[in-house]
Amino acid sequence: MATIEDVAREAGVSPSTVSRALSRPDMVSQETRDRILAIAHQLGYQAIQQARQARQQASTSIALLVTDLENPFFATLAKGVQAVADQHGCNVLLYNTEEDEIKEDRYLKLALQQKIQGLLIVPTRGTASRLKELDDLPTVELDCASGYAGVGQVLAENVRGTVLATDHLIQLGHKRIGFIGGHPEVSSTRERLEGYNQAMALAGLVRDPRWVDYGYGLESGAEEVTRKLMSLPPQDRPTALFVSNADMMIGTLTALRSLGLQVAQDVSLVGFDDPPWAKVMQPPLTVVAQSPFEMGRVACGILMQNVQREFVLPPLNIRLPTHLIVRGSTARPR
Amino acid sequence: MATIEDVAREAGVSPSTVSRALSRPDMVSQETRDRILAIAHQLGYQAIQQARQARQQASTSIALLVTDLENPFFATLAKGVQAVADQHGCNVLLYNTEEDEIKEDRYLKLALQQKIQGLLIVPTRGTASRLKELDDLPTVELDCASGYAGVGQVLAENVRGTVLATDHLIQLGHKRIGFIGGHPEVSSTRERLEGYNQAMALAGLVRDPRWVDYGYGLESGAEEVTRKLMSLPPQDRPTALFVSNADMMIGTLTALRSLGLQVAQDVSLVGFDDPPWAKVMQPPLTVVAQSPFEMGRVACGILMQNVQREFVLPPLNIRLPTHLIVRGSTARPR
DNA sequence: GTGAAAGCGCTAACAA
DNA sequence: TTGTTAGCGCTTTCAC
Repeated sequence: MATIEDVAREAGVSPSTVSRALSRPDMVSQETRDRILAIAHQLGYQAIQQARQARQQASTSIALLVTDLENPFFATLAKGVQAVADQHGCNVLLYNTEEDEIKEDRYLKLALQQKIQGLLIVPTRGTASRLKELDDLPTVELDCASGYAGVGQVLAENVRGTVLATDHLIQLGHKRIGFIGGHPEVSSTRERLEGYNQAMALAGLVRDPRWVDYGYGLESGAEEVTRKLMSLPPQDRPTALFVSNADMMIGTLTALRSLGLQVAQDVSLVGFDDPPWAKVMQPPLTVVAQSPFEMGRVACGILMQNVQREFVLPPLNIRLPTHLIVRGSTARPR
Repeated sequence: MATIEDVAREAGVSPSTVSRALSRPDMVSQETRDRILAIAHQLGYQAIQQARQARQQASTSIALLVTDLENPFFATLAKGVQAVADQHGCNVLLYNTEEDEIKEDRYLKLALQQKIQGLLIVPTRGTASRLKELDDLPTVELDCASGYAGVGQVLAENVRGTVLATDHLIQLGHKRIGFIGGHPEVSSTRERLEGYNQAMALAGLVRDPRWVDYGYGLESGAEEVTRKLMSLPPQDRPTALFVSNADMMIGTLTALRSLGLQVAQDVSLVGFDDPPWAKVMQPPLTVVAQSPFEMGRVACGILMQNVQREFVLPPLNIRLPTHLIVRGSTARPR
């Protein structure tokens, strides 16, 4: 590997000049710069980041902690983040916490050791307390709010989305509607439950506490909950189900199949998130769609602003729209 | 941020002793070590990686370049890599090339500037030439082979998997079988085509060149190809389709739906890869399953071996098993 | 516009 | 077992 000295020697200048030619082109004469650039290219010179950063006491990296990369929602979100970070010449360290507090803690430490410029995080339980110790690291939360004030947030309009979904079911004539949530302690779940409650209340419908349960974001969890809901006595059993994410929708579908129940015909279904496969299900799934790419883009954009200015902006709280896509999995109750 | 000097001063020792207490515990007396560790913890001391690495001329990172993080296959693969890297205290820089040569090139350069210890890559077209310039960087290819010799490879048994799939269709009585591949230049596609050809030839079936086409791994590509295949004259039209990945399967399903054709009843379908939703499709999808997590684990394991020993092992070429899961999307032709 | 010299925080030879 | 010293490769004052 060629070092800056090799380039300097070859170009007949000092290392400082090479450094300037590369990172502050305007501080060097046109002529010298061109010569240096040519030689650097010819030698395949690449500045070693660790050396620069040791001197500068700063990195060009940000960290992105998501809860589940296997979920297309978060994968797409990560893409959105990457797109913006790339534009700013920023590296993104991508970590998968799998909702595990130990992992979250470790990854956060690792990232801090890298002197990251900022943090993008999809919080889980326990995240708030960890954020408190990060004094002054520009941070933006995505998808969920940890409850810790003082950081930016980019969230979906969960309440509105769920109101839309629940209203749609009510319009169709459903009166007994089940709610299968993710983690009960997580803000997105709570907000969606609130949307459900609002819509039910506004329509003057009775809310049976047995209709609300949690699948913890897991396929298996939703499968179990769905079975439980469907085994209520016929007059109490929900005729429609709201399912709070795509993975859980798979569990719900599995349960319904094994119970011999037909989607739409026997039970109406609305999901949250619109993975590519939702539209080819039989019947195609009615869902509340979000824009994960947009969420990543916006969050990273805000972070970049906070990173670039010296002073910290008042923490923004942004809500991204959700919208209902009506397909075939919802129908009038029989 | 506390530096090593702060800890040294507080503990009444030299910085070197602190350094040793932290990274070579056995070179320091029990007593001193305990004192240093306590103070380091108390001060919240975290060694700055850039400084260590500038001195050591080495990082603890490896890079993983995948073609599409949104594809659950690669997301799971990334998890497998992470799991092993974590055990070795290794950071993984995750990049999403989206099959874009420019991006691949740029990310590779970025990674090299970080002085990565090794490279894990899902190659695309053009990868081979780039690999050539990486002289001596331990590298392992996953999922596909770029054609560049001298690097390790962890691939699936593509030929065998496709033979299994094609044979299954032949056993059911299909004679006209369509093959929808990914990128025609990519090794996994070529191997799967070979499996198809082998099985067809062995069964003594005619192979119509119109039955083989490529969707380039894209939903839209497969949709178009499926339409084309289904618009062949009835006596030439395939009664069964092999579809080379899960995204393309969505396109194929979309096409079939809009053509009013029933899966299994009108056209049998076998996919490659087993995403979570395959089993809840109506009918559930017959697929050739791989083990992406295992693929990531194995590849990272090999890389770690090559990184840790000073000398480079002869490049290993490992094949991971594929197996057929028969579900409801395949049936006798009518 | 350019060079000399100092130093980022850490580690590794070399002494003691 | 520990401290002293000399860097890692780069950037950044500070002169000129």
